Amino acid sequence: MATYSPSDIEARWQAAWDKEDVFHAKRSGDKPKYYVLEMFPYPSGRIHMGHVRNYTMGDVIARYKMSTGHSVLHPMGWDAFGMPAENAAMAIGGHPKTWTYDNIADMRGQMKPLGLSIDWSREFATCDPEYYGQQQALFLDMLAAGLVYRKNAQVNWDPVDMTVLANEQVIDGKGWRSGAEVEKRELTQWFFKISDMAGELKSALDGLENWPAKVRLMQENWIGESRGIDIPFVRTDGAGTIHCYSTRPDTMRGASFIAVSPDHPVAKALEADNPDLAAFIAECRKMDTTEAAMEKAEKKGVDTGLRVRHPVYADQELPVWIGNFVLMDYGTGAVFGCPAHDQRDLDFARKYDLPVQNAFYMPGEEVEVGDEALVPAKTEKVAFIDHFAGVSDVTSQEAIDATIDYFEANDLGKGQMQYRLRDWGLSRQRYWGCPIPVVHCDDCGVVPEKKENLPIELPFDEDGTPIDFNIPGNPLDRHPTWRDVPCPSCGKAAKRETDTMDTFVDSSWYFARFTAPRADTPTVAEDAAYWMNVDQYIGGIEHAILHLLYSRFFARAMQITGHLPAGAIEPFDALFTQGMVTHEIYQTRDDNNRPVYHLPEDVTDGKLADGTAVEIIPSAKMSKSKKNVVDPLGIIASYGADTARWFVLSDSPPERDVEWTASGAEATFKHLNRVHSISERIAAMDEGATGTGDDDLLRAMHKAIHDVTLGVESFGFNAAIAKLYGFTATLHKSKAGQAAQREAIMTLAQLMAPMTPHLSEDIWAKHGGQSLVTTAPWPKANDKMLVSDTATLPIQINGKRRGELTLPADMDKAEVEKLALATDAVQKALNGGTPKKVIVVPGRIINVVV
RNA sequence: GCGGGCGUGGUGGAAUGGUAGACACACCAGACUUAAAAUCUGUUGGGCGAAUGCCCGUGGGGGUUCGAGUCCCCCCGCCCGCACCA
Repeated sequence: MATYSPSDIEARWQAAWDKEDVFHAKRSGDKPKYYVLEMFPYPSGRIHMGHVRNYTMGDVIARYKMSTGHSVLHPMGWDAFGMPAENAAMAIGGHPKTWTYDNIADMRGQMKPLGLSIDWSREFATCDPEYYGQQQALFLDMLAAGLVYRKNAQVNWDPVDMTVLANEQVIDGKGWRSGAEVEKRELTQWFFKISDMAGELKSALDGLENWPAKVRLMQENWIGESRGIDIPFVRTDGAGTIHCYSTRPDTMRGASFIAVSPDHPVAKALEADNPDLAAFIAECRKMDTTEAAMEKAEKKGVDTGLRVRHPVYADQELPVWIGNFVLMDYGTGAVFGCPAHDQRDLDFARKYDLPVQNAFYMPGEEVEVGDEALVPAKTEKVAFIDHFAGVSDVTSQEAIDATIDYFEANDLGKGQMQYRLRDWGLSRQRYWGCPIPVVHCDDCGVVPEKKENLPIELPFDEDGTPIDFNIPGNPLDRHPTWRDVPCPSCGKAAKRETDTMDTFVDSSWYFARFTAPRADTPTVAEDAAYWMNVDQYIGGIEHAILHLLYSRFFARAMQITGHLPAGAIEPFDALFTQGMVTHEIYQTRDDNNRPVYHLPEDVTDGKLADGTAVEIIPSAKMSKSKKNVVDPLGIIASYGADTARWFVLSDSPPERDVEWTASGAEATFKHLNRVHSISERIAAMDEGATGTGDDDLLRAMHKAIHDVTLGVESFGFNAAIAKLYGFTATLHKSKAGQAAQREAIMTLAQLMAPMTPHLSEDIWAKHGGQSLVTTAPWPKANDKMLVSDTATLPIQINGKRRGELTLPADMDKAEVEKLALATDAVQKALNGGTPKKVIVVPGRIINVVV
């Protein structure tokens, strides 16, 4: 008997799939389509177990859908722009392009042995000019449609590296690379008008039933809808109004000051003539904007000397302060402060000795405000003091609504939906990204490139201009032959935009590009109409907000600009967020008691090779620094891809983390060996050999078909695998005849095929299966074989199990009850009496209440 | 602070309100072997018992129900997301 040799089997069947071109996605008139997509990888150069788990899950779905008669699109590409390539160029020399494409080649080579059902003919990288050229075309169309605009915005500026940093690249107020104090700087940047769609993006979440509730909720909170009112306060100096936004206008009576953002036009206007204000504003700009720092930062302010009139109590004047806690880009950039009913305002008022005036009190509360503001919940009843809207003794929410009505009716303010979501700033002062296709001309201003000039390719070194990544700043700024171009409109000397696009732009539409990856337009109508939307998207929860929200925005923008068919509003019909692959950490201590980490392969039975015992730290995300990584290539080399695929799916539900253990991987390998040897044994059986229990085996087989199908369809891969273990054991122990065993092993091969396609092909071929198991139709469970003639029902007495009864499955309830009452256990419990109640749930349980 | 989730054997985890602990790991025992490995067979929530069995058991406390890991209320612990959002 041949032994199980994954390296032979896997190479052979991968070649067979390639030869038949079975994974080539084709539009088909008579088959339903299915588009399954895993979040594409960044080409770091190495695949890790997380990739293996992610792509295996997608592969299971893709292969299953293929065998259930779908025309499947299952593509793969590379999210290839971004800082790591530039950092590598700085650290080790060379060019980001070379580094990236070398990594892609490496990773493709590592991925192929996994035997994924990917249509590699559609592969692209976002740094291919063919891809980002179409992205530039898309950008120009969005610009024309008013979905992109330029404005001044504050950014984190690293003065040493001379570049903008994302918030997460600022650590303790310093640049993560340079260590320099990060400054706030105002730059003119490009923005996508995503905030215009905030309401739509939020309400449409309700329709995404096949998204995890958690992700929908996270997006909902991120978009952050609140209903409030915009109230103009008239300045006493006659210079117009200052608009304040409030969601609690019911506290208006208690207003004792207004506070504007340091970036508010009013503040800026005063800055020039008032050195104290200017100093304060400058200090605010330097302030660290990270969340933690913001939380700790002291609420500070300066009185501008300006006064405004209370919109209702016209005899009251309120001072105008500049407050460091007021955000310019939320609401109107100005708020009114009501210390009695808002803790932050109260703290501010106490600090600067501003009046505290109640607007209402809550029943049972002291009217006098101490150190704690009176903040009623919106459903809480409040009693008003002299309230202008003419309501009293109502809930806070009713008071808010009445106040907004009153303000609108008297032309004092305007109700408004306010969203937390800001516009998406896409400009990056970086080289390795998609160039923004516009030109700046002294005469014509900002001029879009002509589409026939696309792609605007990044300059490489071909024209002799060296691109040096070791000088801080953006190399594009220093590249005259690229930067200096004639204006596309007037032809005069002009300068190209040297900012590139945020890499999140690249990943916001790649799913659509996969439907026509070689087209000379961003998409092709027929292909997009056929393949979109993505039926199943799979990836990590870490993209719950940014990537998934941006993609939803792009799907809408592409529809507006005619690049996606009407109706394809949502990019991803179903989303699945998979858990991570984790591993124990092995640690010893050095002479200074600092931790030293050890690779799993260097640890045997909790000891290093020299016998030193290691401390075992419980499972954590695989990370190079903690050395708790397992290299997929090593696993494939020792056990084969099928073992790696099976194991990452087997132990935990897909949405949870799975712990990689050496013993688990080995057990999987043993199991696959067992399946292989069962197959060999059956193949060696005498033709026509008969045995007992054929029916039992076939019944178990149909049950397995039913259960595994259900498991695969519901992302219960671990449960499906548990059923496969069970069925394998049944087959292993079965005394059935040759025909039944042969049918069972072939069905087992089919049911395993989505997870272990190579071994399945081998078994399928061994037993004379037609063509490939990959293309064979999925087995169907015979309903008649799923029900057995008898059923064993547990008998409970007062809810406690006291016995069981095996009865014909179709026996009627009255008869079951009679037999149950006659059992010894029940008779004993009744002790001559009659039961109070008897519950018979057919096929489930009998409960006797005595 | 706000929002969400989770808590089940030694471990990972199963259980449409209906036999809690499927399946796997680990452990233990047995078969085979001169021996080991591999393979195969079996045991394994805790307690009591010679035994048919009995009692306890899903973080803690209460409730609904014939019946609760599952539903409701309170509490404890852990995890995640958001947060100067007016």
